[in-house]
Amino acid sequence: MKNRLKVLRAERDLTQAQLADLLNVSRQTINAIEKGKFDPSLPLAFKAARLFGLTIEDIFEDEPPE
Amino acid sequence: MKNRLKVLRAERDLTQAQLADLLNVSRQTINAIEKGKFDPSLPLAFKAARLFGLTIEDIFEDEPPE
DNA sequence: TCTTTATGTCAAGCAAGCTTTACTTTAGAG
DNA sequence: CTCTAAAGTAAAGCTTGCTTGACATAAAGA
Repeated sequence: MKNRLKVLRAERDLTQAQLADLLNVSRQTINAIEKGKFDPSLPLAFKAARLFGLTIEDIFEDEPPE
Repeated sequence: MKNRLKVLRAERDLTQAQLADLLNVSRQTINAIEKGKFDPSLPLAFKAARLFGLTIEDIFEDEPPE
């Protein structure tokens, strides 16, 4: 699942570690999500959306319905 | 995390088993999510939103930021 | 009453999300 | 070139999402 975390971080001048702190997860988790290694949980997606003032759909891109 | 799955199901006259089939998960998974036993994964939340023609935020209610 | 359908629940097990620790690579500042 | 901050990566382990199989309960119809 694609996401815009890297761009949103850049816009706010945040490092992966700083974003991780703001979301109460580890730096490796942010890195893994940005690199597409796995999808965030729904609660984490909500936290990120709230932090950036966006919807989940604004940040994460769903796969097409095949 | 609260959700409106039960109501959305009722509006469309679907059983838990039918919804489970439409979302490619087990009936027990739908039941557990409706009963609040655990949160769906982000991909499953997207599938449900797409199925009902709603956003994730329309269906699932985030916890307050404490 | 008997049967069927929908829902609820439990247990065991596999898969995915996330953690800590630690090491490597990249890129910019000096 | 050297130093440092940021990013990338990997292993081991815990927690959560989801599975199958099984059984229990409630409601409704024949």
